[in-house]
Amino acid sequence: MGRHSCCYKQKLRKGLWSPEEDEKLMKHITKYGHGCWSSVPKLAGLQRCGKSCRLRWINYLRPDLKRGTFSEQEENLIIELHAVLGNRWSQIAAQLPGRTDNEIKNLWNSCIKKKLRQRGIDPVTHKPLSETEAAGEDPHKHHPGDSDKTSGPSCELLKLHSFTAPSPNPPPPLIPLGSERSSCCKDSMAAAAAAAAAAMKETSSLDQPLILTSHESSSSCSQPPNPMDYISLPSLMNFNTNSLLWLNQSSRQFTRNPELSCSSMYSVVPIMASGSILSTPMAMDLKSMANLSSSPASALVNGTNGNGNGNRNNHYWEACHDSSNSSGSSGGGGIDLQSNSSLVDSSIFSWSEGESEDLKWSEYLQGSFPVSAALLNQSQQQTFFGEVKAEGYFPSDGLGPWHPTSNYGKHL
DNA sequence: AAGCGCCACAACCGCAAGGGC
DNA sequence: CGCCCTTGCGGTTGTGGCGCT
Repeated sequence: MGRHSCCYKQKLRKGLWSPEEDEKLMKHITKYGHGCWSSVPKLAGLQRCGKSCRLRWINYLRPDLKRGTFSEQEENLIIELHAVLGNRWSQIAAQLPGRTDNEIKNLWNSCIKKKLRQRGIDPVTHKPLSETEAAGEDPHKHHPGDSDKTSGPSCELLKLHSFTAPSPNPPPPLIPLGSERSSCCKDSMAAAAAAAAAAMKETSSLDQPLILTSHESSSSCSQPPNPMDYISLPSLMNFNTNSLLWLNQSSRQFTRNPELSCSSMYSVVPIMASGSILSTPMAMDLKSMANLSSSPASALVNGTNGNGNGNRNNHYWEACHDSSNSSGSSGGGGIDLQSNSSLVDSSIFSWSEGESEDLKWSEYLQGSFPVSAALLNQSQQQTFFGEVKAEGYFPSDGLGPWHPTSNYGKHL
């Protein structure tokens, strides 16, 4: 794609965006949603290609973006995730609500790499530099997941995170993830596993490994079994929200809503979808919660229609931020790895097969959404969702809660 | 003050994948 | 099945600010 031929034909602008352009794009998307990106510049009156508009929206104008410097917690999480996922920035970004892949990528290249080297860690292999050098490895040769979406994660790290708990118990049952797992889903799984791995590191409630398998990884795939497919079942049920990871085969659909940050995590669908683990009460609870999906706000979920994309999402963010603030979550919204709340117990799942994308998993992982949800009874939640559409997020002038003017010149 | 290099960030570029026809 | 369009991702480049000389 790159520079579309249309960009030449129509003499489209390139380079930095002006405040006027931003405002046009912001207003347009706020009002109509983006729909088809290629038509956005035309409809918004911009001399830009759709791709450029999309990028600008995703990386800068999107109102759910968290501005400001990365917290230490966020940086650590990025390092953790990078060890597992490699340069899959979008997957990493999915774990960091309000952060974009571009932002994370830049941070990695400019800061974290340096920091790791200072600490004697090879930023590519995540091994001690001495070890890398001694092994005569070219640190740039092997990079977990780096430009190689089939490559596995750093086994060493996974060992550290997921396999350290000795298990006196016999192996648990295998739970198939499905036979048609796409690479996209695989990536999502990787992201989920990464989050789980990070969480596991913080907890010690591992009992025995649950082996989540896919036919792809075990039979048709020439790759060795992906260690990330292994997650502890007890952990899955007990230790915290990060381990509630599941796979859905329509992840691509969910990721098609760029405003819905943390998109890849949408593809990690809770157990409910498979119907294999949850107890009936939970399933019933889920069903009742699923009724919420018929609320006006939920009509916006699938996102390419109407003006609700950002709004619904934005409201989530308000909730997210509120709860994270009130709960004193450190790191400006970073993932709360200390959370031990059991969602299974508290029955505050709200997924159904039709609305799995309606929840932001990353927020869920962050622990803020469930907190919000738990604090609201169902009717309150309906009001909550109802307000989303009615009120939206943007002020009436179409500008977000922060002004993008900081971009003109150096910002942050 | 001017020149230079470094750094951080925004934006671009090229490619891959999915969906519709 | 192939073509086209669109979206999304990751690598790379361009730009402007800042600090040092």
